[in-house]
Amino acid sequence: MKEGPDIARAAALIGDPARANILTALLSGKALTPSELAREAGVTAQTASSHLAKLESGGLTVTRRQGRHRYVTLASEEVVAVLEILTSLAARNGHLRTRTGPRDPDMRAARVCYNHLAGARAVQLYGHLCASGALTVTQAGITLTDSGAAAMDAFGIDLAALAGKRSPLCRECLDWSERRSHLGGSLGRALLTRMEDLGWLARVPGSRTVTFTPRGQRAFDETFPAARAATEPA
Amino acid sequence: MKEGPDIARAAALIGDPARANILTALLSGKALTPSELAREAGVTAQTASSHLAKLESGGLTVTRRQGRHRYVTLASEEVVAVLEILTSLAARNGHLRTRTGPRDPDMRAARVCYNHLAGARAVQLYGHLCASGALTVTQAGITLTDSGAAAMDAFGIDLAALAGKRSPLCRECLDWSERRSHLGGSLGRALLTRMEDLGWLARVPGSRTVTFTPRGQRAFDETFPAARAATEPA
DNA sequence: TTCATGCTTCGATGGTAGTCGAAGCATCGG
DNA sequence: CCGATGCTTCGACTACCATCGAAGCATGAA
Repeated sequence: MKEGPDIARAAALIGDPARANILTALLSGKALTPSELAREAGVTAQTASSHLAKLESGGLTVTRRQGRHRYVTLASEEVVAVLEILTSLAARNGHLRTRTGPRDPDMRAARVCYNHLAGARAVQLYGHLCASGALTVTQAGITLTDSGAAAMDAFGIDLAALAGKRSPLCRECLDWSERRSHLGGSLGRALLTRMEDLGWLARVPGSRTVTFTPRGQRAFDETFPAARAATEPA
Repeated sequence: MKEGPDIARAAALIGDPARANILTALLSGKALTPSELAREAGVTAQTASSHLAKLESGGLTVTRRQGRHRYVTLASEEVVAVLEILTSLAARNGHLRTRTGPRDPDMRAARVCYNHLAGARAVQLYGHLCASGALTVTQAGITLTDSGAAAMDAFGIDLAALAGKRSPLCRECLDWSERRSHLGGSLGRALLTRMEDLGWLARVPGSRTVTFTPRGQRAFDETFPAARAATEPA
């Protein structure tokens, strides 16, 4: 029985922690690049590449080339269904409290994802921007409203400079530790940079963790208060 | 990320070939004993025991003691759902042809499953019995029709003796190598015994493989010809 | 009690696959 | 054309885990 029977094949693909993280990240429905997935899964690019090759040859994901990047998505609704049932199964069995995502509490609170803020703080930020009408979320993606643009300008973001860039201004990014969306894209990057410039936060060298200064934390909570009812994760 | 996140845990459990075989065998809905499962999975009792402990602690199976034996069943409908979707997924991805089950061709053709015939021959037998109206398959299970009872009697099966037994007369059993149903239950056992008595086949000592004699093969094909359109596997 | 059966635990072995460093290719921008 | 970025391939290392032999425990039968 050393010859892998079909069902075990697919299950074994999901069974590896790194691949499971990749698949979970893809559950957002968004297409993500290999490097983003590597970051989300907490492995290096080489490892992620190897995993992605296996996932694709196993029929769990599909890849489409677009310009310079490769975008990976889940292959079918069946894959989504399996992942969701597995999640619910794990939850029911009490394996929910298992630490998903970074074990470091600080890292869970705030960290860098690609180049924008991630973690609980980032989800709070995203929730506020949606609730205040700065962002509108549609099927097609996220767009910055006029009032949102004004707010960003007031916060010191140079939107004109961002408009010239190739990368999308706003992008939804599934948060690993929070399992909810936060803001990526060039605007997400600009916000992180701006907050750094304001002295609100500092990156921890050699780590993805970001620490807020006490003053920065207060200012952040004041500027982007936690929205009452945020968009649902699942 | 070494800490296994929930979803990977359950998936990894299904991901091992031996465990996948065990779970597939349990998909019949019947409670099976560890030794039976060891047989089905093609591993020794010790190995199966280890696997069963993991499956149970992972919440995929439940065990209930009854008299001298232990009976294992799948834990919930969710587990069934996951296994079924995984099967369909694997089929869709062309991994159907992958050798599932015993690698020995003879064993694939015919073998013993608990005490009844399994393998390609068994699927042929089951297909004929359904096509000829000897069996009716309903949601509730399989029942032997009057004409079927007559046919069994003509074949030399003592149905009256079987009626006294506790175990069900007919049982659907998912075939490991063929991924299609065959006939289990006391009738399935009786059929195997009868064919053995007729000299159609012989069990290979120390193996689950069953070999048909040339004469027995001809008689089998004559008595239970392959049904034209069998029930679809995938 | 003693024996037999069925299942589990222990200990040792081997194979498999996940992981990363470093180098090799593409693709795009200047 | 050159340089940079993003991704893949190659090679080697490591660790985990499935597997089995043999012994240890139950449970039920004689």
